[in-house]
Amino acid sequence: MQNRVLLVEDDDELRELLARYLSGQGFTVREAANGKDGLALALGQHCDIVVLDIMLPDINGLEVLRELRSQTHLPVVLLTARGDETDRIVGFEVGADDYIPKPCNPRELVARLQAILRRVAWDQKSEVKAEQRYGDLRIEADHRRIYQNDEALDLTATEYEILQVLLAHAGSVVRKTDLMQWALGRRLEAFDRTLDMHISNLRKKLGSDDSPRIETVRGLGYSYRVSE
Amino acid sequence: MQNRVLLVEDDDELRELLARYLSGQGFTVREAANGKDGLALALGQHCDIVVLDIMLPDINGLEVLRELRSQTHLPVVLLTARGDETDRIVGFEVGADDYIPKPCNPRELVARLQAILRRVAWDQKSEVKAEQRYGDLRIEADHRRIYQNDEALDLTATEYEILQVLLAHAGSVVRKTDLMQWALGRRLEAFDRTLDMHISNLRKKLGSDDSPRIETVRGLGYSYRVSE
DNA sequence: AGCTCCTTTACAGAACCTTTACATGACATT
DNA sequence: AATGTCATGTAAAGGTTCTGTAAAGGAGCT
Repeated sequence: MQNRVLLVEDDDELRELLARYLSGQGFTVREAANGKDGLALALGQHCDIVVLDIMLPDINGLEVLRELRSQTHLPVVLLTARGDETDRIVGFEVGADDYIPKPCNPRELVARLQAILRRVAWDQKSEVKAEQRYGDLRIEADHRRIYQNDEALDLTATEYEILQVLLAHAGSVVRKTDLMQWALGRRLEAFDRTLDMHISNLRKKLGSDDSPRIETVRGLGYSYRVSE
Repeated sequence: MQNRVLLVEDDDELRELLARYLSGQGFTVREAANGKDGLALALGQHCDIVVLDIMLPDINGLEVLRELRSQTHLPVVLLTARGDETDRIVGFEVGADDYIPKPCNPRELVARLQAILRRVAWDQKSEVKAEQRYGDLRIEADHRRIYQNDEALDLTATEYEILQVLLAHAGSVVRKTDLMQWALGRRLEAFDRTLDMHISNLRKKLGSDDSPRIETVRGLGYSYRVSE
């Protein structure tokens, strides 16, 4: 099966060039010439990895990435003018998987894409299902709802995200920095108690069992207790 | 707790510099000055990611990577002289996760390391639980818990780290300076009794057998006794 | 305005790491 | 063996950091 790349780049010439090369290397290529289209295509879920130019005519690439990260973990490689160190660091912090300076060597681009895809393929074993169960909880991803014994929990958008991440990793500890990045889409800064508050509220809504479903792992993060 | 980096770099000065910076950024740092030591440490399973210089005095870094890849999927970031494009491509093809040209900006190194670790942490949600056994002890890495005869030990974060390191080296002596660096993430200074205290507490929690499980090797360090 | 939701502030309490202090034990030298 | 020195064991105190949560603030929407 071929890997599907989404190329978001406003320079027609460069985009065509890369598209051709990637095709030749066995990728299925989709193209977008601006941020809006790119975002729409990326969210359409029909690609495996995104190559995203930072400099775009409409929305800034970093903005696109931020938006993307608030909804998915789709791998993203940033593309931008050489030497712009600030963009680079910010890009990683917003959640990019890699960064390549322009003009880039196509072979290197392919090598980097494959390095990331390889990593993803190794680790990713189970596909996301529309409906998943964790004990008495049931996620309906389409409706962004979580049911407890068939009764819908009244969660806010953020609470849903957090609980969904915790459930996806049920039984394992999710670090606060990761939880922040994955559910809130931003970096955990010092003295930011937002996450703690959401956890506190979530615990209330999940009801009080004998032992808390969301366990605190001091100094690290939280973990959803797997029921036996 | 902290992410653990293995730094394989023969230039003492650069290695020290990076080690210090990474420590400051919340990483626990392990160091190796040549390929042989690096390989041994990496295979020892006690780090989350490897920063590997290609130019090494004994084994070529690429060779180390190849060897490593034949056994694990541990994330590896290559480090080498700028502009050496062949190495770069080959590196990716052998299975590197990223590549950074020297001299590198430490901030960028950290950003890249975190980008990879983020992705790995996310994808590993479905990973098969790695369980390690040492006599009646069992480590569950996901929970960061250690069980003794199926009963979870109530360890603090630091105690977990220390015991985990000792177990990983079960049967051989771990120097106090190494234990400090690996488990506490900082250098052992004179008159610092922190480690001794943790060991003391650990021994209490491990229960009193006839002979202590954690043996003292005077003037050197500690060693977890292998059960027969 | 009113409502919802996210975030910040503030404080209390808990968990934990580190330091201090003294006791004990090991090793070397006499 | 006796002595001195240094490493180690551990109780207790100290202080720092982390966490839980109520309450207030603020942003966005209707």
